[in-house]
This record gives sequence, C-alpha cells and structure tokens, in this order.
Amino acid sequence: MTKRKSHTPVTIETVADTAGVSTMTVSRVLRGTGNVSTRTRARVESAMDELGYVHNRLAGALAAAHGSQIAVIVPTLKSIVFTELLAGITDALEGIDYQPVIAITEYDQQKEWEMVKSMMGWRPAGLILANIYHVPELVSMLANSTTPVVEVMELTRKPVDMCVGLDHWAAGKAMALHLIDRGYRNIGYLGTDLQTDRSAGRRLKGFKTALAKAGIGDIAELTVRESSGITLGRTQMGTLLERHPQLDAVYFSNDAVATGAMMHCMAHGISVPQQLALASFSGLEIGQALPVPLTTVRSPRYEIGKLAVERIKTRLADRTTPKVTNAGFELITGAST
Amino acid sequence: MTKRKSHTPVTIETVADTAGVSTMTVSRVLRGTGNVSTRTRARVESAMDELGYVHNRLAGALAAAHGSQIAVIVPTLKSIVFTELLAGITDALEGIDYQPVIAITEYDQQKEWEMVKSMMGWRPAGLILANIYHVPELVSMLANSTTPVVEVMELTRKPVDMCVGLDHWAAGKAMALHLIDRGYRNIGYLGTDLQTDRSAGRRLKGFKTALAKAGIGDIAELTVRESSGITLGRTQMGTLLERHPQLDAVYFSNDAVATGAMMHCMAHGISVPQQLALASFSGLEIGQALPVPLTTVRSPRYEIGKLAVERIKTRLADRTTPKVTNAGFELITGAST
DNA sequence: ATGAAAGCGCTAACAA
DNA sequence: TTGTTAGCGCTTTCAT
Repeated sequence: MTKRKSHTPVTIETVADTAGVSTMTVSRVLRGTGNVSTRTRARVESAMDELGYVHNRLAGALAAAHGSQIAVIVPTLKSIVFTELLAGITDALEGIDYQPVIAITEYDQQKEWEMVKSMMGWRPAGLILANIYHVPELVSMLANSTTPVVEVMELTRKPVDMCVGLDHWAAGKAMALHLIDRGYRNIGYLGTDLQTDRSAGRRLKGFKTALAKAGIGDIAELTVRESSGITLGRTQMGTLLERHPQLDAVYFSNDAVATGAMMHCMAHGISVPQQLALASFSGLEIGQALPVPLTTVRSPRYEIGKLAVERIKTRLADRTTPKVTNAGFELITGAST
Repeated sequence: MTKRKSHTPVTIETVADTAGVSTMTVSRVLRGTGNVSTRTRARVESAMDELGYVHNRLAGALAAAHGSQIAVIVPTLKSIVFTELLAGITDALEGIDYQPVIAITEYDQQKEWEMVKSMMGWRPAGLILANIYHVPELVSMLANSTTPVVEVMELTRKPVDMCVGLDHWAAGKAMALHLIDRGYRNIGYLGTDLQTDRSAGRRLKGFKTALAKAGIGDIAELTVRESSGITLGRTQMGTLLERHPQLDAVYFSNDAVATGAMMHCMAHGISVPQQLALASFSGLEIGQALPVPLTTVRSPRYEIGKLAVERIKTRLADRTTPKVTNAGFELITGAST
C-alpha cells in the first residue's frame, strides 16, 4: 500500500473503478449515508486506502452548497477567556465532523467585517461571533444569509440571529453590591481602554450605577490602552495608588489586570484585603491560585462555547432555537475582599 | 441596495450580466489579478455590492486545485505558548488572503492523524504541526502530498517536510549549567506527565545529563498527569518538598507549573531564592510579573509562528527553503535563582 | 442497494 | 484588456 500518487490525482472515480462500483457508491461510503451493503463498503474502503485516497471536501461542499466548517471570530487569543470559549466550541464539535475556523479581529470592527466577508466565502455551516458590536454592513450581510449565526459572550436584545451571553452590566452591579456590603467606601477602578473592550465598559457602568445608588458618587478611575492585562495591572497599580492613596478597594476590568495588581501589592508589602481590597471579573484559574484568591465574577465562557455550537446544530437540524440565551454568571467570594 | 437574495443565488454570472461583462472579468476583479481597466473594475464592483454578492471560495478553490487556508494543528490551546504561536501565524498571514484553520489534538497522536486527514480534505495551501511525534500513517500521507508542511516548536533531524523549532535538550542543559554555576546541588524536578508533553521530556533529559556530568546523580522527581500547569504547581509543590525537604532548587516543566509553585511558596512563607531557587522554561509574561521574577528559558514561539508561515509562503512561490531551522532560545536570569 | 446524468460556481488556458 | 471553452471532484436528483 501507499506509494504512487503525485501524478494522477486519486478521485472517487479512481476508487470506484478499482472497487468495481460507481462513484455514487463511493460517495455514499464517504458520507456514511446508509444504503450500502457491508460487502461493497468493505471493498470500497480497502480500495480507498490501497490508493491513498484523500476525500476532497472542497468539491463535496461545492456540490452540497455548503461546507462543514464553523467559523469563529474572536477579538483576541491573548486572553484566556477566548481560548476557553474555543475549548468549549471544539469540545462540542468533537465527534461530529465539523471543524472550527478561527479569525482574530484585534477588537477592530472594520477588521471583523473583513473577516466575516472572507469567512462567508467558504460557506461555513455556522458562524460564531464573540462580539455584539458590529458595523452595519456586517449586520445586513448576515441578515440576508441563511447561515446560523451566534453572537456570544455579551447579551444583546436584538441579535443578528441568535445570542448566548451574560449580562455584563449586572455583573458589574453584583460586584458593587458586594463591596458595599463588605463596608468599602473609597473605591477605585483600574482597567483597559473601554473603547477597546466594550464589555468591560458595560460592567463598569453597572458597577458605577450601583455605587451611585448607594450614595457613592464618582470614583477614582484609571484606564490605560495596553494589550496585556497582567503588565497593565503590575505597572499601573502604583500610579493609581499614588494618585488616590485613600482607596480601600479597587475594581479591575478583568482578572489578568487584577493579577498584575496583586503582584504589585505583594512586591510592595500591601496586605490584601486588610489595607486594600481587590475585586474583578473573569474567574481565571490564576486568580484562584494566588496566595490570596481573588474575589471575582466567573463568566461561563466554556459553557457558552458549547451552547453556541448546540444552537447551530439545532438550527441546522431545522429545529427552532431561542434567539437569546442568558448564560448567567457567578460571584466568587475570594479572600481579596 | 441590499434586499433580494435568498432565492436566486447571486453568482459571478449574475454580477457579470448586470455589469455587462463576462464572468472571467468578474473573476479577475475578485482575485485582484490585474488586466482589468479601472472603468470595468468599478462597474463590476458596484454590481457586486448592488447585488450583495458573496464570493464563493469553495468553487474557486476547487477550480484552482487548492484553497487558501493554512491548517494549524496544536496539542492544546490551554497553554499560552500555543496561542502565542497562533498569534505569530495569524500576524504573518495578515494582509495576504490566507486564513488559519485550527485543530486541537489534546496531545493525542491518533487524534492528530484524524485531524490531519480531515484537514487535508480541504486542500489547504499549507500545514503547520506543533508537534514532531506522529503515527506512521500521517508521515506517509504527508510525504506523498505536495502540500508544504512545517513541524514547529521542537527540532527534528528528519522532518516530514520542513521544521522550525528549538532544541529542548539544549534548553534543559542550559538551565542545569546555570543552576550548577549558581552553586545549587540539591536539585529537584516538578512537572507534567512526560508521555504527554514530550518536549518537556527532552528538556528534562538534557537537564539530567548535564547534572550527571557535573557529578549530580539522580534527582528528586515528581511528575503528575494534570491538565493545568498552575494548579499542578500550586498543589504538588508541597508534596515534593515534603518528600524532599533538603532541596535547594527545583526545575519545572514550564512557567505555568513554576508560577503555581511560586504561589505555594508565597503562601507558605518560603523565600525565593534564599530558601529555595525556582527555574523553569517558557518565558511567559506571568513569570516575569511575579514579585520574584522567574529564571527561565524563553522559547521564541511567536517568531516560530511567523517563520513557519514564511517557509510556506516561500515554498508556495516555488522557491527553495531550508529543511530545518533552529529558532534558538534565550536564558532569562530572573531573581528566582 | 446501486447507478446515470447533470450540475454546484468558479478559474486555467487559451484565444482575440 | 477582454472573452471562450473546459473542466475541478464531488453530490444531487431521479432511475432501476
């Protein structure tokens, strides 16, 4: 076996000939649609690996009018949050013969639009967007297509098609209530640029709204445009504390920033939470492995990934799906508050 | 503009008709091969978005005999190392119209073979494997194909096609020499299961060989099968020290494990490096953000990703490429030793 | 359970 | 610069 190849490409026709059947029968074996006797199937299969046949899915997808890829578009891979989302997606795809195709937007809506256009060119079976803020062209293109689309991570009332996410505003509010409950009153915020990560902006809005309702007016805020959360927290925490030494608690845009800030505290002998409380969002493993585990809100990104795939599968099976699914979140009370 | 669609699919023929040109001209506009006058191009382009045309790359790839996807197969996405590799790949792909298609093997060679088979069905323009240990069927399939293949991360003498990586044995040796040089003699090892991460096994081999040459015989070793490095380090460091209280330095399979171990030390008041030195491999950001930055070996995974894409591009342009590229590594002397 | 015919929507190769 | 002619390798009917 093996050998040959290179010159005459092996197609289902080649296989059909050496197995003494028609191409249609080979095609049926390939796709696992029944209606092939065990004997013929065996003959076809042995012909396939005798010839070293490699199924050409391009031709198959063209003939079938669409492929079996699931396009996934994420803002970045630098955040573990999105890699865990991908893990959920790939795990849900396990067994069924779909592959994820990934594109990265770097939090750029224009780029997202480019990627979607390019992706749709492959006629994917489904599309997952880890973002709910799009340019109008993107929305109208997807609205006119029949491809199942799931927007994930953040909740939106008017999804392009379907949505699985969590309410970031509520997550921010939950943390504000927790801090108030714990008795903190001089509260600050440190995070990434809010134009970039708009979900973080929603959280901060919910957070501040809840504080305001409790009589805590404007808070000390520091946002910095910096791609790495850990580095941001490690380097900017000092700046924030210098400017606002009276703070007794700080809320962060996410656990990466909070982890960096915790490193700053440990390096400078600031005891958490006695001198300063830290609270955040994500629920990353590293935050829980810290000597003082973080108080944070866990986003169910792995579950969201799985659910998104479920939605697409259901839709492809022509069954009805909910338009919007609230995946919820969980407040983790660590030792840092 | 917009509207319509759904029933009569818009193809290049539709576009050609409304623009009053032939399909070939539309195709040329689509692919950006010159030889189209500015006027016609404009007409074609306006026809395209008037009709809401979406390029069908399936048909294009079939006709052109291969697509423009780069298949990337990684063991896991849970390690930042591989997401940084992907970042290098996607950055290198920026601008040129190729998209990465990602598959995850979970460190399983059989699964890797399944993924490769499935991927090759899409006739990708190139294939990147973040692993050099394969089942023989995989090797023979790729050897018989003309698709450029790059094995990355670890160096191998006999690549399937091309290889860009680093010498893990040498990296282990370098760290051993560093520890000896610093005067440590009671050295232990903590890491993941070596059957899973075989590169870590190579490092440990190089490490122990160098120690042995310096008269340090067998060392205290603890390897645990656990998917998360941080958790492993955080929970197993205590076990290792309990069994071997005399240790004055510990080498880890990677920075995630080392970071977890550092958390253990901080939580238990073990001062690093006075009581215990920690040394590792990866060069992750988190390791350098620790209050006591890690001594480690930085693997150039981002650069490796970029280089791998370069190799494929070169090959696709029919130019010759080196079979094996040693991407090197860098010893980072932190404060932990 | 199997096969024959007719494309899927595009691009390579060649003309004009 | 533009058009014509043939497929690419499979799957979809529709027969048998």
